Amino acid sequence: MAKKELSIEQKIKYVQDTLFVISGKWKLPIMMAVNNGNQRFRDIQRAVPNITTRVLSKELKDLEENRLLVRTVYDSLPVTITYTVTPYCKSLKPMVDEMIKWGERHRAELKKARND
Amino acid sequence: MAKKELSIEQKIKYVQDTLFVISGKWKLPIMMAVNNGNQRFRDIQRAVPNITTRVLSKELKDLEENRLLVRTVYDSLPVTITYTVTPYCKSLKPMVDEMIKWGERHRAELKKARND
DNA sequence: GATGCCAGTTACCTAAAGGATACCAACATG
DNA sequence: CATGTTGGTATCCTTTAGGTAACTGGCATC
Repeated sequence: MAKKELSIEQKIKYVQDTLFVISGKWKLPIMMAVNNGNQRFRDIQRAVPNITTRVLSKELKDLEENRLLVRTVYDSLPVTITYTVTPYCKSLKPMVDEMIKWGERHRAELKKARND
Repeated sequence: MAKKELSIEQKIKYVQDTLFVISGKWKLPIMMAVNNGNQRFRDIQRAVPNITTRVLSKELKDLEENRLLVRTVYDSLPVTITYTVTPYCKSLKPMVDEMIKWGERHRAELKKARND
């Protein structure tokens, strides 16, 4: 089956859908931290520089609602709570990798611009 | 030379840098429209559904300042103004392509979620 | 029994993003 | 000579994102 070619309007719509889910300063960094093995609230907070508890709490709820993270309560004593990424969240990896690459090149570009 | 492995902190920083440049509802859609050949103000406005002149104007200035677009004035009669993408802007393509792909799959995921 | 860690919540505030609407001069088109 | 197009500005307004700071209850540790 031939790969369908999307119209520019469709492409824009899909990009806006994606932006809607990931945009903001914190969602991707949080998912990256959790994916990296930082699964507990304070761990995540330490892994994501400068995020406040209030914002982290709100973002975690948001990500859970959007099925990107799962919150699990273990009834150990004291109770332990972990956040883990879903497979759906992992599907963002190729995009995130491109964002990392671009961010890296962007730093270099900024340096160049300052020296112009 | 071996490909360097970035730490999670570095990766987060680069992603945040990228987010800083592209986030918001309109920047990527505008660049996509311009790249698609919609180079004049009203063309871009028509190509990007629901954007207002005020916002488009502001975003174009922003993108120009960030060296992602170039504004050219032709002194024809009447004067014609075009916006074109820079090579730097084109370097976003792999990332944008991933965002399109993800947005497409996301729609399907949402449908699935509603039927659960 | 004071202090500290965990997982948050609450109230308050500011800045930025974005939308609605009206308007403009210069030209072109019927 | 009325109407439309082009490339925007100017005002005003609402919503959202995000930051600051204080606080809580349960448990553990010194």
